Amino acid sequence: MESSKTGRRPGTPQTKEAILDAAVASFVQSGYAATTIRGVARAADVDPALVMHFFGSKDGLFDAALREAMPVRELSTVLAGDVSSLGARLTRRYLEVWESPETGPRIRAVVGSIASTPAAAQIMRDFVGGELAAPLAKSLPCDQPEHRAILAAAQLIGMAFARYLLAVEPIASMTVDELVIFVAPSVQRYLTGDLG
Amino acid sequence: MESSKTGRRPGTPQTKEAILDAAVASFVQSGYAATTIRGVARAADVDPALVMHFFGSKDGLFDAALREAMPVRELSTVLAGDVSSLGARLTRRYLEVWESPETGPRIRAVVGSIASTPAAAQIMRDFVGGELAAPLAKSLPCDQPEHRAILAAAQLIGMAFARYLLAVEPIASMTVDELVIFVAPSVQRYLTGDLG
DNA sequence: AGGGCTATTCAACCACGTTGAATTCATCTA
DNA sequence: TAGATGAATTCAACGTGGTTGAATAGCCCT
Repeated sequence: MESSKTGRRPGTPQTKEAILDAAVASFVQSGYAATTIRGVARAADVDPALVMHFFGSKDGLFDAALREAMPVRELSTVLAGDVSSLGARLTRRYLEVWESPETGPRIRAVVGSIASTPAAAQIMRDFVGGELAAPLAKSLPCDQPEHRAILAAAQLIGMAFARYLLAVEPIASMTVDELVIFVAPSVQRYLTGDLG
Repeated sequence: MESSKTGRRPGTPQTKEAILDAAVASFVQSGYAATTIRGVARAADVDPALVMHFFGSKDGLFDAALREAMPVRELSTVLAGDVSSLGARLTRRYLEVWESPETGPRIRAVVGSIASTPAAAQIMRDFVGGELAAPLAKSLPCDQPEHRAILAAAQLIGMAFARYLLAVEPIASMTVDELVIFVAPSVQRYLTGDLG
């Protein structure tokens, strides 16, 4: 007769891996919101309830699929060497991780899945580009004012992101005065200093 | 008799404002994902379809509710004055906007609504705090290594966010070499320079 | 051979975003 | 003043998605 429909499927249970692969692909290509458990299950040729059984929730699936996606071990190798040029090596390696065709898409999936609605991203884009960087550039009496403005904006964005969204220590517990003392010189350098 | 259920409601049509108020409150308090059109409609004592009629979609409601939430005009006043201390004034004002009880929550709603799933934020938190800043701090032969590491990380985060997520110009079109030249000195200052 | 454990499926629930038609009020016009 | 126009508002429904609970089938241990 026909093989039965329900019940345990014979053979080695590689199903979990298949689900994870499908999930990674969908999260990377379509983002969090557009990824559906039903779609992942269909891609893995499996019932949606099985995805729930393995990973508990859509959020758990995302976590399981992309927690290992952050390739940081690569950054450790950069720490060796003379400290005087560490800034350059670290910045370059960090950028490489984002640019690499292998690690870049996964990182963007994690950070960008963060962007649930297009409106939020657009609002921030308008804010950073139009309201923050543009008037700042106009007020700068230096060369490359647009470059300087956006670099300063990026510095401020990172500070706020780490402090208010991620809330990582010790930056989340610093006082405003401390932050100004620490960060202002970098912003100042972008605005009027030597860019190299 | 009773007043009829359907049809136009009598009196001044302040309903749109009521919906917007309810939407702002919900987005700020609960974020984008946890905010439902049905819930906003219930809070405004209105049919969900009316929200759709006015704002087209949940995304449109978010846009209408929080597009005006970015108080940038305040930043313009800071541009006047001597340029030599602009970095300090700008950094301070930027922080004040995030800290203020009036503007802070709305800004966090926009940027944080961006965080659709808790897993993404947690993954990033673990990455920035545990994998990036912590080993970096251990390798620093300077004072306040944790402070230095997290400040450098914040700088890198902001750069990546502006470049890869927001994709604002001109930082999105810079080459990696350009970015290293521009950003590395700031990272270096955080790591080994004088923090003030 | 039988008793659990796990993988797997099925069917269903419920909430959500969204749609289309229907109804009522206000206002403008003939 | 009566009728038409258009906007505000509701109702009922559809489709989809996350999630659940029970049921079944294969595997392992004794």
